[in-house]
Amino acid sequence: MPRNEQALRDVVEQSAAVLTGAGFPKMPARVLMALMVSDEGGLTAHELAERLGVSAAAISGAVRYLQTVGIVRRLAQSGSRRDRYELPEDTWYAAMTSQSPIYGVLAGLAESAVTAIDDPSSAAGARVDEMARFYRFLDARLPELMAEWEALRNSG
Amino acid sequence: MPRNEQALRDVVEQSAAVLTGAGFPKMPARVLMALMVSDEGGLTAHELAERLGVSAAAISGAVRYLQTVGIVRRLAQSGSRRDRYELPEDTWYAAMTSQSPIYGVLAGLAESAVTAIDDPSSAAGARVDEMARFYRFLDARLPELMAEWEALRNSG
DNA sequence: CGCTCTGTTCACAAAGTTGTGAATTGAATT
DNA sequence: AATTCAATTCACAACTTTGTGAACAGAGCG
Repeated sequence: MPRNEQALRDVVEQSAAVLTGAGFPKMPARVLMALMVSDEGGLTAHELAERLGVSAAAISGAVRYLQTVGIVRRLAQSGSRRDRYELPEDTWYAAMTSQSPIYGVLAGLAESAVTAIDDPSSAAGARVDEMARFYRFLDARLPELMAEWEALRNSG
Repeated sequence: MPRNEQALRDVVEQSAAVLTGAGFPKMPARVLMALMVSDEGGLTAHELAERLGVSAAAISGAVRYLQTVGIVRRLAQSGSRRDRYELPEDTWYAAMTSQSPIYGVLAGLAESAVTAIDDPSSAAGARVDEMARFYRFLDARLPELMAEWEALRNSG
């Protein structure tokens, strides 16, 4: 029974809902998941609009977002004037996790809070210092975790 | 120069903005950061409302959210009828990262997509299978990463 | 050179969020 | 039991977000 399309549509919508719950914008999430389960190497804006039941304008906005965060690649097709959107072969998940410098930024902010408090023995000083070290830890370890995944992926 | 209050207010707002950008709701983020930099062991709803310049109702909604996700603890005070809200000594950052089963859920959804596609050799089958394995990887490794942090925190 | 098809942009409308003020509930103190 | 203060809840208003339809721009083909 190849390609249970109904089940795939459900997966697309449910996964998009989970991502949305995690703060990811809705339409980009739907487009991302539609691309994930597409059998072709990519979909055109028209196909995306059709499958998701939304307007071309909505697709335009969503793919622009996805491009800026590096999750989607736009590819002109020879033979058709429709562009194709596809997921980078092996980097989209990296983009979804370690792409943003958010942990480093939070670490930096916490470090300036430590300076502003200027009393390491106080409860606030200790608390904020721990926050700073925690985000520095994440900032350092997450790239390593992604490297670990890369290695695992390439081996087995 | 102990406690540069203006700088701390800035850190609170900027950190809250970063968290908000990452999908965290705004008022809970502001309350969280206000508690982070508070010198006392916790703040009352009234104090929070005062420092953030918002109504008691807004605080009520924010702390309810923070409680449900385990980031904040409510503590009745003897001597006053005002409750105090404080951050768990050592678990709030864990709650912020590994708290939700989101990665496991996404892995499960991707796995059902693999089933629905039912053709491991197809592009879509391979792509979705990789998504499934990636989120399983995160689901397994993130708790380990948190354990690593715990160990680091307790040692040095 | 103009036609057609693709994608973008703009103003607007629909929908959902978020915080407020007022009323209500609840608990502690007298 | 009554009073008083804290916290919650509710309806509403302000704001933001999100997607639509229509106009626009631009590339390639005839």
